[in-house]
Amino acid sequence: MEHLLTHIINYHPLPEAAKNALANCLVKKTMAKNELLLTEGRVCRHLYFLEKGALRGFYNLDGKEITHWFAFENDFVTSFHSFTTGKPAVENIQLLEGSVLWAISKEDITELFNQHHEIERLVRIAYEKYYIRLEERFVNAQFKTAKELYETLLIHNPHIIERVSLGCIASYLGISQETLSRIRGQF
Amino acid sequence: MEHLLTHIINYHPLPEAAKNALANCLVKKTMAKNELLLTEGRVCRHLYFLEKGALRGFYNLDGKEITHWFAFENDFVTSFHSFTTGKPAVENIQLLEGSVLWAISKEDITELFNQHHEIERLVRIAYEKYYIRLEERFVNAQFKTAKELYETLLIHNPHIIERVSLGCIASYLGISQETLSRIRGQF
DNA sequence: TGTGCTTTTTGACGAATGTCAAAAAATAGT
DNA sequence: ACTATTTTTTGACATTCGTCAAAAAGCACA
Repeated sequence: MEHLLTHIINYHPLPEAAKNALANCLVKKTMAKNELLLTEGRVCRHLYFLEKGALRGFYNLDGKEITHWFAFENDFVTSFHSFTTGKPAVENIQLLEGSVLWAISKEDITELFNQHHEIERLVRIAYEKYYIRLEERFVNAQFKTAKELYETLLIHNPHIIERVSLGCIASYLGISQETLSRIRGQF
Repeated sequence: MEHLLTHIINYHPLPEAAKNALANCLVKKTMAKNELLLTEGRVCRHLYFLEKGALRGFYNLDGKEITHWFAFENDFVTSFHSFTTGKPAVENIQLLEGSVLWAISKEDITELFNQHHEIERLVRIAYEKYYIRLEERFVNAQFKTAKELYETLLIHNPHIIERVSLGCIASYLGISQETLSRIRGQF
């Protein structure tokens, strides 16, 4: 957990009191490959920090599973829309590998925000980074060819290619499995 | 300005003191159609609230202008990446109509965050809404056909279609001008 | 009310990529 | 090690959409 906190305060340093308060709210959760952390239709009431392992968020579209994000070591994980609005999730969260997570409930984090301005600041700053990441993905998705998308992933997120199946990667990039397989064959 | 503040506190109510402090930091700015609020390569040091008018953010790709967002009445406006990181902007911000804006500098807003926890909270909540909006656009862009994208825009953002030229809308949707023109012809 | 500039439309064509179906390869479980 | 299941690859084909080029329409401003 110490290691995890070190990563969290990378976003923004926290005073000892805030750091301890946060640590006290975190509950460890260990899950096995393929298990679901969240099922479509349920409200996501927790924010998670991924200490070890890998996850994906996916939703169903015309009977196909569309993976729209991956999470790895030290990432924040939640169904963002559901967690922030309190509405049922449209997505599922699944374990791609056996993983160790630390959970914090929405109530607890709300209380932490009230007690520790610096924790809300940390989250505000984390949001900025996540927003920028999403913007980049968006720009790529809109104007790059399938091959360019794969090359970009290979350069910037090689861990995804190493740890995730081809089918998941294809839908993540917004291309068909067959196209991705053909592209990969060229390398 | 009163009207504008009403809209801002829609995200989260502010105590009088915070509201006044915010109001004192806002500087009115009036600009004409086609003027640039921000030029690519410069650092965006302000966050703006758009009281009246319309703007677009665009960047250059292979000699083409790609509009990647629009802003209308009561929207927050900035080059998000540049404003939050302090790096040079990759995008330009241009006036689509004569507009009235209220500007706040990064230094001022940072100071407001320090003085008024509730203002930082308001921004944190605003970020959540903007993030969700971007997620929705992203999912659309990735899996809808050109025609579906146009229909979605027609239903959810008709004001864009009414107030913006076809060329800008096409690049916003990630499709060519010609394709959009043909789709429109079908209605 | 012309004249020039910008935006939109139309047509012809080609390239990139999706779809369907089946084979091949890899993986997991017993 | 063998079988069943899942994942990846391959092939044939259809289709959407982009590109280039030119015409038409719309608009601004003298």
